[in-house]
Amino acid sequence: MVRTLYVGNLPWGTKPEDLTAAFSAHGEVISSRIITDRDTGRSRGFGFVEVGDADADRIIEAMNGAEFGGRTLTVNEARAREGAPQ
DNA sequence: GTTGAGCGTT
Repeated sequence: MVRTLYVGNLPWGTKPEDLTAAFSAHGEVISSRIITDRDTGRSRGFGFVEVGDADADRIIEAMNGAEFGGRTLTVNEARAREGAPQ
């Protein structure tokens, strides 16, 4: 099982590997992704991290409000992108 | 070469 986490308030230069490194310290990270602008390709300052279901809660509690790259992260469970609930 | 609340492509 995998849960997707929304990660906001990221520094502009944050890379997916940076998120993986930070989040994997508190639980199992499946994958991570930084959302970039469709036109310019620049970072939008937020991203998503897929984590193990068992660790999702702990990771959110640990990373939400935590400092990352000089900014305070906003971490929460992501909204469903697919119209169908699981 | 910039910006700062938010919820993403196949």
